[in-house]
Amino acid sequence: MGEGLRERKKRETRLRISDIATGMFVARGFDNVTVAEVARAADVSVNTVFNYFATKEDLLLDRAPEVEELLARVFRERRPGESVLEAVRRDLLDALDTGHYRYGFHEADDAFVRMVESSPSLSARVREMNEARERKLAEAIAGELGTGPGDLTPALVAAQIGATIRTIVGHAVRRMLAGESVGAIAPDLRRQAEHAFGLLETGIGGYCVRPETPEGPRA
Amino acid sequence: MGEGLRERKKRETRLRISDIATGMFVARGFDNVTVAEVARAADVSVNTVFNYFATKEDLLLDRAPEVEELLARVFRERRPGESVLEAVRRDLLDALDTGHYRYGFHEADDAFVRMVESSPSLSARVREMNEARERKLAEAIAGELGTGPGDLTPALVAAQIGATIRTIVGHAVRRMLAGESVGAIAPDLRRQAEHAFGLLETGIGGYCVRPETPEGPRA
DNA sequence: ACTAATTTTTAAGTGACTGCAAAAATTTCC
DNA sequence: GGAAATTTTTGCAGTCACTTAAAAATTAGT
Repeated sequence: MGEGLRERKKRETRLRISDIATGMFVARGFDNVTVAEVARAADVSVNTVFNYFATKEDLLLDRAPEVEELLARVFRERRPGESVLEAVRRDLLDALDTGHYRYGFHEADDAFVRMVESSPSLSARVREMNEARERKLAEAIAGELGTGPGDLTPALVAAQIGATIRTIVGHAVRRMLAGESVGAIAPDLRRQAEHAFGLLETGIGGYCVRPETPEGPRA
Repeated sequence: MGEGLRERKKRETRLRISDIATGMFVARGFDNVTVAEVARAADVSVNTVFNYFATKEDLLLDRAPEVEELLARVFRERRPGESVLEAVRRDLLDALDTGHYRYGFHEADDAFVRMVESSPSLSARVREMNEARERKLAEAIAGELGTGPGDLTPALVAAQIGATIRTIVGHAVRRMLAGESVGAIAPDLRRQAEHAFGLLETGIGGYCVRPETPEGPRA
């Protein structure tokens, strides 16, 4: 069967609407652009927009699933002998060093961050994504350890790791918005991050270490 | 001058609207009650409602400030020789034992919790309140220690404590909504909470201990 | 080309929320 | 006690996100 014309057009339309919307939002601010304007710019009706995207926020955060999966993926792909915490720390520091955007400190994306922060509804959505990200990490941990819903530890560890990341990233974003370039604050940020994870490590550092042998996990 | 008729009536009107709205929301669900209906029930115009409350959500969460101040207050009023973490743990366990609602596990308020959970906008507001609560705790800690904005530790500790509380309370709420009575789960909840704070303690337990002498704080 | 399934559009409405100006209530001043 | 100034309340018109139902256009299968 492959992919018919219909499905290709749908994919294209969806992507076009999302792209056009994102551009307009970044340029003029999320709250200063109406869905009607996006629809007009994308040459579709308003209802078509809502046909593809459940809410206005979804126009922008279309790749939310990736973000929400990030921590769980990092956990699952962690190296032998590496704990949850160590894996996340390594990945975050790596993102910081290579300037990758996956945790939120984008090179020169002031505009994007500023737009998100300026819109209450978008900020709310980001909080939702953070929650989902922590929940998925907790599920991944619980799944691998085989713990039941009565054991809160996976959820606790996930929430604490999430809290740490949010604090670090929030700090970085605040300084970026204050005018400092990512390059200038990167070294200090690295130190802060190491210190932050250090705080956690003594408490939960040894939790759920991936075993050397590719078999079952160890508590 | 004291308090004139005008100010008293304002206070009364505000309270009356909020009370009536809360009752309607709990009875029929937040999203199933329109602001217009609340206005009619309170015998005022819709504009008057919005004159007192910025958003529909504010009608319900009028005492949000208390909730947001809670952790900071517990921290400030902690006992001599008590760390931030110890103070919060003591207060939360106390609330659990005495059945106080301040952390969210209300005696028989299924209806209230259920209503909040069923409304996305209310859940979003709760997340905002959690964030504010952690921020205020962080500010209180930083203020007492005299640390600058460059030191992330207060924010990290506050976020981790917040994460722990949210996880515990979330667990309790989930079981409550599943039909278990608060009394039945209280002992288990207590164990869970102790375990949860234990996780944190090894890491940050000694942070910011209140000194025996009623003078400056100690790190 | 015809029919059935699917997508898009049109049309009409709901509900939160805003801005403005008139009306009503309250306080102040005399 | 009454006019004037002030504040509160209200009515009205409008914006915007979002919903629902039914026409209209497009595509798929034969």
